[in-house]
Amino acid sequence: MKEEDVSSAELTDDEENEVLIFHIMITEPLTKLKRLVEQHMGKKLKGFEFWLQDSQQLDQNNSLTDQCLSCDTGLVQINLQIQYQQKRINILDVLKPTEEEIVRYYKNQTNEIPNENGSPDNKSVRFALKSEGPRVNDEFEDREEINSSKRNQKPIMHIGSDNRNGNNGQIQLWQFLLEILTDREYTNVIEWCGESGEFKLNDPELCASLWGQRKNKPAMNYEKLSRALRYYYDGDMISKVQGKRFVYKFVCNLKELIGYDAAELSRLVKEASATKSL
DNA sequence: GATGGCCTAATTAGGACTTCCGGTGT
DNA sequence: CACACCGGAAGTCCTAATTAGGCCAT
Repeated sequence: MKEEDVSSAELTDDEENEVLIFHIMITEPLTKLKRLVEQHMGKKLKGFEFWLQDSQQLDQNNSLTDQCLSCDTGLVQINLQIQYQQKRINILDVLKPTEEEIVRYYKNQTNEIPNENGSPDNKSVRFALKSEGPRVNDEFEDREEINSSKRNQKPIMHIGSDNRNGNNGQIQLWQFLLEILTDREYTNVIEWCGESGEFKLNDPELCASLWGQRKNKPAMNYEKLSRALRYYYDGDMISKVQGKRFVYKFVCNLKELIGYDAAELSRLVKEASATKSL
């Protein structure tokens, strides 16, 4: 089929609003993703730029790991929308695909036709998105989906703003902690201790300050943050590690919640830090 | 005028903290 | 004594759900 250049005038509303789903290796440059999109549409997307959740322009010559993710390996599912007016390919979510999809991906490797039969409202969680400094008052805002044991998709990150998790829709403390725990930029603030879910606040006041910035609570301090953590003791999310100062532990099933257990997360952060320091 | 459908604003309920504080343990 | 830690109590902030009121068509 002959490919043609695309402009907004040629497209329907359905095409404008459609969420497209593609699979690529996370380390591949975005030019590959663009090629897949063009193949899918049968049209050239001349002059279109990649954007991350309408907030950050991405360089198509680089990969997602180069620009916004701190996970470094594997196949990912990318949900995106084409914004014809703005000439953008807007990445909505980056998810870990199911085993089934991974198998299908490798089967399809030869012809590079993307599989796009997923649902646009896949549940997901952001926890490994890196950006310039703390994500405070940023475009992503504070809504995250975590409580999703029924979910069969395992997320690498989530950057959407339409999630609801059954509570008040705001980011929760444990989510925030998990987020900075998986960001190698914050190992001076908080880091994993071993692989059993234990983590230590290396700089409790700074950690509290970041939390306060995220929640727009400038008076936040460790005393208050620790009170919030103590509320988790009644549940099955976080507990205190007795006798160790500033050390707490995720006692929940992280694998079920976000697709990775503490050991995997700890390892990923270590690997990412090692890669960075090379 | 009565009724029903639709839309929007106001109110209510509940979760997750936030703030404060008195107390305990090391 | 200083500091981390604990947990009660009251308040705040946010969203979802519910309710009330206005408008319009039949």
